[in-house]
Amino acid sequence: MELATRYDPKEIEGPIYQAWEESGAFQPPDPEHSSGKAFTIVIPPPNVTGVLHMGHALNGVIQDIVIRHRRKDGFDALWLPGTDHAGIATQAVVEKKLFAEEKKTRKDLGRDAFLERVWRWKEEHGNIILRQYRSLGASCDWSRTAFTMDPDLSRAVRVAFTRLWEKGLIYRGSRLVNWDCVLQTAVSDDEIEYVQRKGKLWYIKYPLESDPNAFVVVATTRPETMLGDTGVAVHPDDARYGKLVGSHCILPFLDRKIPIVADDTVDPEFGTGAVKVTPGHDPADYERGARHGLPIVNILEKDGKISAAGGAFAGLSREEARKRIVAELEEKELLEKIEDITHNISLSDRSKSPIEPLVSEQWFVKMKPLAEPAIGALKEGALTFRPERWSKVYLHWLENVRDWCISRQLWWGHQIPVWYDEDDVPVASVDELEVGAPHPKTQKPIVRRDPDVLDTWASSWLWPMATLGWPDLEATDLRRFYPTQFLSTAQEIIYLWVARMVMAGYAFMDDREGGEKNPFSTCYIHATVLDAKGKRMSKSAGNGVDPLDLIDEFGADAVRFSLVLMTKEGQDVRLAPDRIEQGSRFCNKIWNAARFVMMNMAGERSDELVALEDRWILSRLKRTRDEVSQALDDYRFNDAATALYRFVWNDFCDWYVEMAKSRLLGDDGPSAAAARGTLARVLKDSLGLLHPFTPFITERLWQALHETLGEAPASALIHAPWPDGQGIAVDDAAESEMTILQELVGSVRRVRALTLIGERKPLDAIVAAPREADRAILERHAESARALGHLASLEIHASTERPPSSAVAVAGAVETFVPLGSDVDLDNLKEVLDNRCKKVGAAIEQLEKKLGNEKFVNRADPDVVASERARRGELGVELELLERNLAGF
RNA sequence: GGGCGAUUAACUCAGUGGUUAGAGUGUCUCGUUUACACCGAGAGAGUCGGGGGUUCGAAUCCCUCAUCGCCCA
Repeated sequence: MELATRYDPKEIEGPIYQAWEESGAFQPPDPEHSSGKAFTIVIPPPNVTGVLHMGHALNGVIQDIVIRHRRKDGFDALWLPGTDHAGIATQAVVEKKLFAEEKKTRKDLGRDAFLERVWRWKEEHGNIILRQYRSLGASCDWSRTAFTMDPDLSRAVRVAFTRLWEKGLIYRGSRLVNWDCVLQTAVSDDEIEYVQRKGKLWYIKYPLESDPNAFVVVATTRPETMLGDTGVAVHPDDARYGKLVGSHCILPFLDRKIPIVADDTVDPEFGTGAVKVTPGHDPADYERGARHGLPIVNILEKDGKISAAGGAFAGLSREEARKRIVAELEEKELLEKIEDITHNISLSDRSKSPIEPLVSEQWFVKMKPLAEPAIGALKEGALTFRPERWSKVYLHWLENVRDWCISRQLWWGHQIPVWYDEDDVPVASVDELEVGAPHPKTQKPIVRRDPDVLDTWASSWLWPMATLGWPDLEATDLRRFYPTQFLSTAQEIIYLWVARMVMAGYAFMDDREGGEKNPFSTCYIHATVLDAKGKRMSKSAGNGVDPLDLIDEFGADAVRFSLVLMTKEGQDVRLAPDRIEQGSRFCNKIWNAARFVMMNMAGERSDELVALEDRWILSRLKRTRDEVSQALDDYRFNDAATALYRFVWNDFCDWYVEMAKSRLLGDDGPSAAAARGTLARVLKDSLGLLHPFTPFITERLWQALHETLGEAPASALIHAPWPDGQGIAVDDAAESEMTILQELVGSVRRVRALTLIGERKPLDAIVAAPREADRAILERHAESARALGHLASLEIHASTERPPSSAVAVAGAVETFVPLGSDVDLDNLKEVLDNRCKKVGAAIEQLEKKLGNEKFVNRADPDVVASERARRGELGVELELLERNLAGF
């Protein structure tokens, strides 16, 4: 088995992934080979137009770790991938392309031809992101890849819609919605972002009806919307306006007579304390208007131009209308003043154009009845968030939920399954109704289908069910894999998607009981990946790091391990490229440790634990295995990764491998055989534990190791059982013996380093260990100490005089003397000794204070008091040795 | 305006009541002993953001202030 001295991820990642995929390694077993316990994750479906960014990468790694662990742990593990059709985004991409290449709009093509183009685009350019997930090592079951516009999933959407319709939870109404004038569609509240902008506040004088020379002054950031004003509102307690309430003023330009009303939602501090009320173009005004019976005037066309209701300004764009109105107000001396202000404006997520609230006919879902069980799911414990604090966000949204505007004026998406007869009576149907066929309720001929499509979330909210076969409640996958166990997503998705999926589960999983309807028991909210300066990565800021570049440079395993090492549960991470190096170095370390093991496998192997280090490393392995298993059960990924890093690097490589070397070079007896057996055992288990984190390198080494051992692996590592810790146990005695030995070796190394003797020069060491137990241990392991310290000789005494011109190191109650020539400079050594002396002195002082405090001795846990006393003793011995030796310089 | 999070070594972060507060990177010194220079050995580096409180004991719990960031309105 020839392995390069450096790990080269490029060489192995592609072929290994291909081999996994071709062997069906990512698929759960067939039902007849089922283990009887399932573990399911559905991927948060990325946008079909999307490309992989760091958020996807981190989320993908987390899901893959979980699913690989469960797969190895004996579950029928399914990670189900797919994409959503992203109505607005996808349509926009194709429209843009169409215009750029052919100077045509979608309307030029017509609906059917346009949709054909979108499908073609999807086949050719969509789903790039799913290929990118593969380069991360994601072990998704690609044979089950789903798309929200697939026939089955589309049917599920129609079934869900029809069920809600039948329950009376869907209604059509004229409502103020968020209108995107560029994309010319309604968008939901959740598709809006707020941006702080500098703007102006115009103070406009509205003449009073009773006295055209007296005015009420209103302040507004949108003067052009005055064309839609149907009232002026003031706070009821505002003394300035008390006598005006109930009277009217005259709207300039249109000479509309509008009432002055009292409404306690008005902030008396804002502007003049009097605000214009435009129910047709502002959500707050819409409510105010409704309370006071004010009419709604729609002054905007769908493209954002002023409508006929705007009188002389009709046909102007919003910007032009504003300029003209301000200019004319000035002319009429109706503009009192203009102030600069900073305010928030709302932008459409997709087009980044300002949202115009607009009254239009839309379809809505009544959310309150659906929200109730979703709130219950959390409160009753069927659903938990990790970190737990995100429950608040979830609950807050559900408890204040507003009806969901589900219609979009788009072509790409699920066309609303509603048909109308000649009297415009609507009916919903899962199956297509023919134009001309009788309306199921009225029996009159159907004349048309609703042209709008549904919000993309109206399909994504069914994702965990529909991808598994719903609405067929008997579907094999639905029976086996629903509910799922783990959903990992980003914080901003909690209300958009997570809450809605829970609602859908409770609304549609008819045959299940209570918590069984809930689509996932744990919702893990992963960290936000920020740039090196702590800013959110975004396309517009151009500060994004492309995960594919990182994978190309360092390899998928390195990127995976580094990301996990950085990610404390739910804590945002800053991504500085050099931090990825830690994972990269670690992979190289694993690679080389495995090479060392494999290079030394020729000869007998035994399971006997003949040496201290054999018992010690297996004890450490057991602890690590338990810690990693527990951390993974708790979804504490970085704790698991840290434990593995320490074990592999600091325990196995730094100590066990080093100690094995001399045994392997010596007589090929039982000691060498035991070393070989232990090396192989530890490496095997380590590869297993590391596999969820670094799947490629561990799979490669697993195969190489078995080849070297001349064993055929029972299976690829991806399916090999999770190390169960059988036959190994925590061995406290071995661990504390090892510590004594490590401290002695450390003393010798310190002497070498501080006196610049060099690593290899043979030295004689004389140890004074007054304690019988320490002495016994050191004598037992003198051979190891000699080898590790490169000592020519090692003498162990209960006590001894410090030899002339010797260096000294103190560790606990053990003094190590190294006689050196008189020409060796001991200043560094003295300094370190002095430094340590001060630290120990300070620690003792602190301890004495503590132990001298009656309150501490009386009130603290007796165990704590006892251990502090013991520590005082230990430190006292050490300080004495330090001081005595320091005095000898 | 509401909610949440962060503030610990030069940098990036662990550490949720009890050893002398840790790791990686960087720094300094030494070392190419064939697993690995993406390495090894060693050293140095922090009044745990400020102030107050609870406690025998606080980086850790509470209050408050400051700065930065995220989500929502």
